[in-house]
Amino acid sequence: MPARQTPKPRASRRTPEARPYHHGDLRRVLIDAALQLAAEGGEVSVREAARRATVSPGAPFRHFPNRDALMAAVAEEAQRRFRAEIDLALAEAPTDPLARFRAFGLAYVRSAMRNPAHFEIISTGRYFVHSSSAELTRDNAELVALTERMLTEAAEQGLLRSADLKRIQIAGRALVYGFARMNLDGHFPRWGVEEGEIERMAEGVIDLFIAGIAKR
Amino acid sequence: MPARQTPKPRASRRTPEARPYHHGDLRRVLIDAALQLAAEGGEVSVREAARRATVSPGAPFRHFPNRDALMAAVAEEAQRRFRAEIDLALAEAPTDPLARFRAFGLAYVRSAMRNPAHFEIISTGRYFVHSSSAELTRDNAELVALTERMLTEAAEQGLLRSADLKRIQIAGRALVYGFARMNLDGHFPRWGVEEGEIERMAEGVIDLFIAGIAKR
DNA sequence: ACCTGAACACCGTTCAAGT
DNA sequence: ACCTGAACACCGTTCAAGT
Repeated sequence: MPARQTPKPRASRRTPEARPYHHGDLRRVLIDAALQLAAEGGEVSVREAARRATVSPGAPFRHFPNRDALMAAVAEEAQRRFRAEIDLALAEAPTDPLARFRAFGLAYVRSAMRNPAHFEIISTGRYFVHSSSAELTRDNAELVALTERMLTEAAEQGLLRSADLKRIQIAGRALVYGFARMNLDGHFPRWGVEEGEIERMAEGVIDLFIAGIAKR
Repeated sequence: MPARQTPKPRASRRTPEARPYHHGDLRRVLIDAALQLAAEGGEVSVREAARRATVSPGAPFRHFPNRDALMAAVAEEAQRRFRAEIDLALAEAPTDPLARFRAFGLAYVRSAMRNPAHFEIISTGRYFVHSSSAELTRDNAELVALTERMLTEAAEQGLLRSADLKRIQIAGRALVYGFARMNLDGHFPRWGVEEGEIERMAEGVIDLFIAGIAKR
């Protein structure tokens, strides 16, 4: 190979055609691409994310040790968005602890239904080890503590039939998680719940649950 | 290549070393291999199932048009086993409709916990299109009808607070499905429920739910 | 009729080489 | 310091050829 003497004129650095060799923030771009891939309903592949970021197949591995690490980063971003929606709903909720419990459950289900693919990445243990993300672990602990406080308050105000708060907490969790997953996993048609009915049904089952635990 | 004149003596057909060219029931063997792969916690791959059946990578496609079809067959088999467990539990249950509802829910959760990987294959929409299996569709419809009858009976006997049976049915379903999935998806540690506590908690949440819907 | 084995287009991941 | 591009071991799927 002859030594290059006259390098072929490169396009000016300012023209858009001149893709810079160094990406601005490839990590960020890969996470966004993966988030989009998931939202489009397909499998998230590292190679496809790389393609969308117009980098080579090996490039992502300079930013993530493996696919799981990318998925964990995706889950963290998705979790932040869900969390923001829930915090917003709680900010608008009344002060009555059972009303807040209701608002919390409804906001959870609605967020999950608004973006099922992102909900799945966060929820399922398949894509990465949840506990390996400090952010997800901390965020989850906050939500657990939040529901605990609501129930404790409700009990203190004599609003509950039972004193077994943990049981109520887990049952409530299972209810909303199960509802969100029935939606995600496509169970509702089989159970005679039509598309347009799901939203009202979410309210219905949460109200039923709260009526069941409330002293009357 | 010279024409073969003296074929090398083949082992007698009865010796186990003589793997027959035609498999006895490859379809069956592939399903069992896939069931085992899932139970071992790994991904189910057609190639690995073929390896376990000691056939070539292409052989499975003589029995299943694609991977999804194999997964559907696996789900059908897993569903039959779950169904058998549930029927057994119901046969031993008392005649009181709410007691039967409770027994049903508990049997469901227990079956799911006894074999999480098989439970997931049946439940998740990821592996194949559920409605494309007539057997799964029929079986599911039977379970839906079964819970419907229990609740109708309970209502007729004046055992329920609310007359909205569909809402109760969906809530109950979401509860047990959510509980089973929390287990499968590894949520219980984060929610402070320890391994040895899960079984009792399952009873606890179902009892809580039934107490909530029952007239008292 | 059923199975083999090579082939193809994918995937995750590694690594020398380039900028 | 970051990215390319070839390479490797996987995967699902197809198909001519064998039995």
